[in-house]
Amino acid sequence: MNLQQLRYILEVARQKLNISEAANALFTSQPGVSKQIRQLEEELGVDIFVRHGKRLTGITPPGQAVLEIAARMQQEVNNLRKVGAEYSRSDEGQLSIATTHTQARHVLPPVIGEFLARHPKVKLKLHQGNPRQIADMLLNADADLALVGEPLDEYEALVSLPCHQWNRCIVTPPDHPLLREEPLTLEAIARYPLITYDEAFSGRSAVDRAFLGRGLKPNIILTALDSDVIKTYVSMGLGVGLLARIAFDPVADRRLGMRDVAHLFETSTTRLGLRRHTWLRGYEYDFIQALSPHLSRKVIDRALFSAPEDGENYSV
Amino acid sequence: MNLQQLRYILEVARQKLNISEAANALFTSQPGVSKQIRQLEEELGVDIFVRHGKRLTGITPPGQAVLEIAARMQQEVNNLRKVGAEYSRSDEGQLSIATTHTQARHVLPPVIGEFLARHPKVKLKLHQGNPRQIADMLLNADADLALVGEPLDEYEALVSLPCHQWNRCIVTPPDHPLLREEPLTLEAIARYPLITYDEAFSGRSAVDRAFLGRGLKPNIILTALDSDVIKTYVSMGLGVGLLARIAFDPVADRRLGMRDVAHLFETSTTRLGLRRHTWLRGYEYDFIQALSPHLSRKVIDRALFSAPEDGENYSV
DNA sequence: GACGCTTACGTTCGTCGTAACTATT
DNA sequence: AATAGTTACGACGAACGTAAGCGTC
Repeated sequence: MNLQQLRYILEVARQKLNISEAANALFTSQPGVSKQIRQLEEELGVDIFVRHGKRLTGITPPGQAVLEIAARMQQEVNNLRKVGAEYSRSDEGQLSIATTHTQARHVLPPVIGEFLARHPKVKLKLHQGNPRQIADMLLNADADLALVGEPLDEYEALVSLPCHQWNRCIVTPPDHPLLREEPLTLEAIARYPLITYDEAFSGRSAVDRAFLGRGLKPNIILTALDSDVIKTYVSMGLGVGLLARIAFDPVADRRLGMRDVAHLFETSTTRLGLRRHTWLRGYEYDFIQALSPHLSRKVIDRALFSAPEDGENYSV
Repeated sequence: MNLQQLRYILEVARQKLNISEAANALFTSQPGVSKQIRQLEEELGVDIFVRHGKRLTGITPPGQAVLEIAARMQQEVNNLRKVGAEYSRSDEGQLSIATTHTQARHVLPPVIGEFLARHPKVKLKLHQGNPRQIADMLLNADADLALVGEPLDEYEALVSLPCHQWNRCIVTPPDHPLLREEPLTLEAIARYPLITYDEAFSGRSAVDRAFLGRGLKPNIILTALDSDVIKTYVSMGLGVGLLARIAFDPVADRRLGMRDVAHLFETSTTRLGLRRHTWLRGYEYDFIQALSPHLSRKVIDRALFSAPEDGENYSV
């Protein structure tokens, strides 16, 4: 048994059971991968993959267990490398963040500014995507941490911690009647065509719940992943924008009207997402604390090494 | 990096930083171990061991972190092998139990009898020792599970689950005055020379606490690890034995007097000990449940994969 | 017939053990 | 002087890549 073999089976599983693709992704030959996998299966005494003739068509029950363990071991290999890097070149490294547009555009800038000043040798990478893509990036270790709008409970290998709370505002063209409406109610807003975030997005479900709770059916004419896109269409007069309060900038958006509507919607929580059992670099703890001061090293470690809340456990 | 290197550094750490001893234990040459360790250190970019000239004299801070991760990985390697064995030869295997004399002699026999009938191909190994030795056997994977009288909280890598509760009796030579003493009190018992378990033992602290609580200073003339030894000395007339109620067998010990003293001492709890993050064989779950029916697979898994209660975490 | 896994084989690289060397106690 | 770790080197074995073979789709 060796680490290579574990990398191979994980990559094959990730590449939908295609050994050739896996060999490709691993920059090695296909027969090599094939052989190593058979050797591992032989050593363990069980088949990991189901074979129909010469094709892989599935994962056996023991294979499932083996893959889970192998994934944890791969994680630990990463941790070892991180330990090495942390102690030999503690100020250098890379930090890969997966997040949504709103966070990247309106929340992260000051955090990143401060971070880069303190850690000039760390290379930052920002990945954008929808919540689903963000979770995948974390799982595949394409991202070290994520900033999302919802708990990541569905993914057993991930953990999420509350970061900050936020609420919404409406943006309108200048001199829009809603700007003078008193009191401002959901009913009033629902009278106008709305432009807001895509359904895939976190905060969106709170919006739907609020309207539904009053028996209202808002006319959402356009959804987007991106606050800037929403504002653009609002300024074209297509409707009223409903977006994160933080996404409105009084200076840049001085040609739009804005009203806070925090009293109409439940607050939403931005969460920090991490892979469980990850060994974090010193600057990663730093970044997280810059993001949200209550997330101390202790709090983070506790979350990383706690048990999953419920549901399936690691074992089979 | 490979698994061999991780085995090597772990063995060196275990052998008190003596590479030659480690090579011996690993059935390989000393230069080979030396070289592999240097290669690993080179790859990670940090020293794992502190060297004074050519001797290893300590573990560096990154080395500490590396060793912890390596230990977890070695655990996972075991888990992989177990998965293989479970699915390829689910009825065969080995079960190594570390426990104290009392458990081995009086609690385990019926459990083991039932177990062997259900799993005739499993080889059982019983290891005896004091609690300290038992914990070490678990940690070194010399034992798969342990039965001890106290929580294993001090060992971060271990977890313990309550198994059963027990209390004590006194045994005396026939016609001893204590057999007729009413009511039977601690004061009465303390008037006689006592023979009981060694201090290293679990239940022993409850005994000391009980006497101390009444301001009594019992005259403990002899301690032993073994109920049979205690009974032998009692039958020689050397004193009164204080031992686990379950260790008295009315038939075999018919030439001794016995009185239950559960009302005088707090109950003690026998606990099942396991290494965290261990993948258990099907028959291991079976054995544990035969030992204590409430320890279902679910309960066990929850304990195995929960976070340590407090104190240091895995990270550095 | 195209795609995909396995077998076969020669080359290359890594690992192992012995022996010689060097440093510490 | 004895013990312990490193360096050097030749032998063995494992892994890799190419090429050919065989099963599915």
